[in-house]
Amino acid sequence: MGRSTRSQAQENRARIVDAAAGLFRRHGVDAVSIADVMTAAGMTQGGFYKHFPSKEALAAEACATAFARSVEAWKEQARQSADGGQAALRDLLAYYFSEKPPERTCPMVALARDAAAEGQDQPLHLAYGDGTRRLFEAFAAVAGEGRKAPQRRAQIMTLFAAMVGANLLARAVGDEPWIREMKTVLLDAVVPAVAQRR
Amino acid sequence: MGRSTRSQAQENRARIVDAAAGLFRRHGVDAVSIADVMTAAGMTQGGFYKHFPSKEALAAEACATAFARSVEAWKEQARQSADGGQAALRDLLAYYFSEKPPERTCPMVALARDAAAEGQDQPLHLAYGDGTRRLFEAFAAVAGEGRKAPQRRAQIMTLFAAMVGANLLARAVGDEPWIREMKTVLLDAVVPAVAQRR
DNA sequence: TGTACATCAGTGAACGCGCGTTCACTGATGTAC
DNA sequence: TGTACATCAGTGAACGCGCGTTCACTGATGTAC
Repeated sequence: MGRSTRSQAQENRARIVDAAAGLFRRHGVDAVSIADVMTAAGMTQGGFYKHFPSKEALAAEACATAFARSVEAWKEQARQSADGGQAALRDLLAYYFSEKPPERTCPMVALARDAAAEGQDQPLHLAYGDGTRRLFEAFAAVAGEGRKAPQRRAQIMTLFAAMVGANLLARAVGDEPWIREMKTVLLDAVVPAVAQRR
Repeated sequence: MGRSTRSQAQENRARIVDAAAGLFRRHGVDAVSIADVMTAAGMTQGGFYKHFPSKEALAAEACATAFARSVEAWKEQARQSADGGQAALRDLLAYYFSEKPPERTCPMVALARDAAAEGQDQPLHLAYGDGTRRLFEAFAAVAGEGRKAPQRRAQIMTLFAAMVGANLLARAVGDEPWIREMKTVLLDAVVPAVAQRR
């Protein structure tokens, strides 16, 4: 196997990022090796450094990709819930809590430690911060933030934080009754309460 | 240096667990080596296996200790807010969000990935689940759950989840304005709203 | 268009390092008499 | 109580492994003429 076409190389590079975005979301950055990523991308580990200067650089890019996909998925989800009101928010929350393949775990939860471990100005940290803000904005858009009720934004923020927290606990604690109850509570009690005030 | 007294050995063992509980909370289990722990405990790494069969076993015990300390700190905090009502809950939340030395970071956030990485029946996973439930119960007790208002429990659960989620985001994103706003919202808007319905 | 050569994407092995764990050893502690 | 011996907590070096990274090499691709 010799040199690849430029466009093929570009495609291979994209496949590396894709594989990394999935694996990092599933297991965290530390638990995935370069060899794992390259194998998943259908290549051998030696070629990695033709595309990226370091694992750190890949992590930052893969993080950005993972968030971009989540944002897209959320927007697509919102598009399918036609009305854009209470039902759309509830659907989005249900989608967020739904069992998904581990490669599509919420990146806010999956990559939090890796982002926290790095310095404030490191690429991965920045990509995480950026992605998180974008997810929040997508969430607020579905919740219909624009209407400038004064406590509206507060309720949206609370629900967003609760959603993330419940997901973190669900992943770490497992399938305990009180965790299931927590998700149900967020779905059945809080969403209507927030939506009522529109 | 020869053999130690039995009581001294017991004390050394406790010092290992203490050091580990702090370091694991600060950096996560994976990022801390046995040598790090033993040095922090004032010994050399070789002696570790006289006390624990593996790093995993230490992680489980240190996790339990970290949670036990958090529970104690919460209860102490609640004791100091005399009235036990709205103010106590607000104080607890403020304490939770307060800047603390990294060794006292919330274990729910700090150890979530390590707990999630292990199988459902592994000791660390169980210790995490147990500790989390205890923290929730302490929280609910301060919030005055007992009064059996039907939506009361739902609101407590939401606030608990939001508190954890906001802390996770704060640690991973850093000091962005909208994250600060999120904490403020939880403190200034939600706590009174929950407490009003008592 | 065809040809000769430089480039460089990908390979597979190797390097260096840090980690979890093991081990031979030390000498004070615990114990049997 | 004193003595002889076994125990074992702690030491410090070593082992084995996996990881991030480097490197010599290959041969198809890109390019200059």
